[in-house]
Amino acid sequence: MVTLAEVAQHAGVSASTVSYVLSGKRSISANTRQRVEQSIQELGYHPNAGARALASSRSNIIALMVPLRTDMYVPVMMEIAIAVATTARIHGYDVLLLTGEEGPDAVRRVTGSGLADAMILMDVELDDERLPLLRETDQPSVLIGLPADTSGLTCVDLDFGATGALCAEHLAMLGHRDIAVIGEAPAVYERHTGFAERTLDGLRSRSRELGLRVLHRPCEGGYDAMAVTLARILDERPATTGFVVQNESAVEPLLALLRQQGRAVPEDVSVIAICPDQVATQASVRLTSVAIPAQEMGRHAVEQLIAKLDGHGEDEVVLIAPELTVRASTGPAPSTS
Amino acid sequence: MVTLAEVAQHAGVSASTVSYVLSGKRSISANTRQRVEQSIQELGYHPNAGARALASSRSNIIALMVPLRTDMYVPVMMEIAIAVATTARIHGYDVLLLTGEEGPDAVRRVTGSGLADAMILMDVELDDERLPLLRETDQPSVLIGLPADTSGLTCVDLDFGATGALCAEHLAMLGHRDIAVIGEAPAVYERHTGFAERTLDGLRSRSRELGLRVLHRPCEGGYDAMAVTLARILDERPATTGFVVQNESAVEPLLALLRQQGRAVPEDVSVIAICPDQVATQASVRLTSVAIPAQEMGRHAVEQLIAKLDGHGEDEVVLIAPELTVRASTGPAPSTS
DNA sequence: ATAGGTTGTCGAAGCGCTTCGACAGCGAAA
DNA sequence: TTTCGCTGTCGAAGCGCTTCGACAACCTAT
Repeated sequence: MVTLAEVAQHAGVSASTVSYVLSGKRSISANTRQRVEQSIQELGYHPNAGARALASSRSNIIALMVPLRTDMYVPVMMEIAIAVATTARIHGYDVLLLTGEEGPDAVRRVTGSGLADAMILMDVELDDERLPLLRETDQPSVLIGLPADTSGLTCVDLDFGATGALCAEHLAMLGHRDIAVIGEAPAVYERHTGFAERTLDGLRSRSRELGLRVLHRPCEGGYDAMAVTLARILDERPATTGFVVQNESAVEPLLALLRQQGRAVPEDVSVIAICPDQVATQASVRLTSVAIPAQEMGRHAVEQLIAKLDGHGEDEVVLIAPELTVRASTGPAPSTS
Repeated sequence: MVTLAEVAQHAGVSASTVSYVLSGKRSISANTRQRVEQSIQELGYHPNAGARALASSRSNIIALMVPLRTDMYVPVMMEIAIAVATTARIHGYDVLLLTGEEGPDAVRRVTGSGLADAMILMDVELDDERLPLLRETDQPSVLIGLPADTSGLTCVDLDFGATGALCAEHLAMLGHRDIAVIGEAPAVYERHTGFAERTLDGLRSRSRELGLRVLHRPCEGGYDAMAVTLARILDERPATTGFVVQNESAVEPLLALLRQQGRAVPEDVSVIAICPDQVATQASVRLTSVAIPAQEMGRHAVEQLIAKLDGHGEDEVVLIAPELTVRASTGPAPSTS
């Protein structure tokens, strides 16, 4: 393995000079710089990460804690993770992948050992066990998701409240009066991740203003669960003409069931999905949807973190504004006459 | 930050003794060990990762290179990644997440800098650019996937050849004579990842032995693409009664289309999917499927790697035997009489 | 010509750990 | 009793890098 010292010798300068060429923290004559860079090339030198971390107490690594369970939005998680990794590399950081499994211990371990300079947490619960630790430590962190108390924390998330409101507005505008929300699996609510509730709150309060009647039903993914849920909804509110679906794996079953029952989309009923664009465009009906901006969330989180690591950067809650894209699954409410 | 030296002082022993307690590389009296462990507890000591890496030239990190693109099997990739992270932690390793984006440079960077002790590559192409580098370096690595030339490499993958054969056998046994394979998107074939071809080869050669007629059509995911593909298939081979689907995002569209055309599953046509169990059980028909054992692949890869890091462990190709689970989407071929 | 400020380079210290060789203390074998 | 071999502990060296202070060499303003 090639070391700094060898590069220095090869270039006929001191080790510290090579270090300064690499870091740019002191000015170096063009001549020297060039000689050093050439030696680096020729010898194929790569700085040793451990030595660097030890000497500078900076690892240039960002830890990313992803949820262990895969009962929900896996593609979104993956997309966020990849966006985080890509953005981090642009800024010269690598990404350490932690699973939620270890819980708070992972936070202790990483901050304690200097393995990473900062961390990003996904799948944050309203009253997450890891938050007190993050508030104590002086290691920067960013949450993807919104806990109950955000004081002293930096968070990035889609504005789910506005998302719910947006869905209500769109359906109201089209003349729908009775709408149903197909929510996440009950387990998601029990886990208190918050985003499902926020969507619902936003949707309900806007619906109240607009005079919509709302029925909310959680729903496991899959065909069978969706069949039961749909039957219940139509039983209780036969006049329902608008659906908002927040559970990705309930979308296709819902469309199939509606088709089967002879309810045309969008002529008889309208459907809005809250899901990644890819899902919306690949469904059997091109879905009007509010996108979950996974890439943007990942990129944002990293950029906030880098800002903090560089000294500027405040604690702040960034809520990304939702965007509703109209496709082929929503239309005017059927006339009741 | 608490250091080894502070722990040593607190426990009234030398630094090296603390180190030996931690590593267990020399015998320590029960008494001393206990005092040291208590000091570690009380002070909340965590060894500094950088210092450790520098002194021991072991980072205790495994690099995992995931594909950047998300046009294919994202949930599988995620599941593998999580299995890798979980298994690695069990063995005391952390996982560094690299995207395929950097390509061979990432391999150079990681091996050169000692950032990681070993690496796992996913989404390996038949003639992957990264392979020569892996063969040169003495850093252990494991591939998930199978390149054309596996000499000097360790690989883990599902036995896709056997998977194809298994599908053919199951359909033949049920009396089907004309079968169609709905393959991955054309881009997947162009990329030469191999697994799709291997499936097809296995299926074709077994079909020949069993007297099945096979039609193969690649297919982008989604409803529209599937509609076109299905129409072409039924046009060319109206007698087709068996389908093997290897593209996850074509599964649900296919079922919807068949339903729409009045072809009952499994009475009129049988469908086998090659996909994770979760997809198979959540589809609108519970699908007979060959599972993609993502977790097992991830776990296996890590264990191979650890064995290599520990000195035992050979270069070896591990092909996981496929398992076909019969569910509700396959049945006897309709009688032709 | 001299004082003061820049610019470019170097040497040395030190980051926190692992590991090697040394060695004190002790019981077992001679 | 002496010798040998353990066992348990310590001190010191060193891993490869960053960074601080020092200091020539030069330029500019006096």
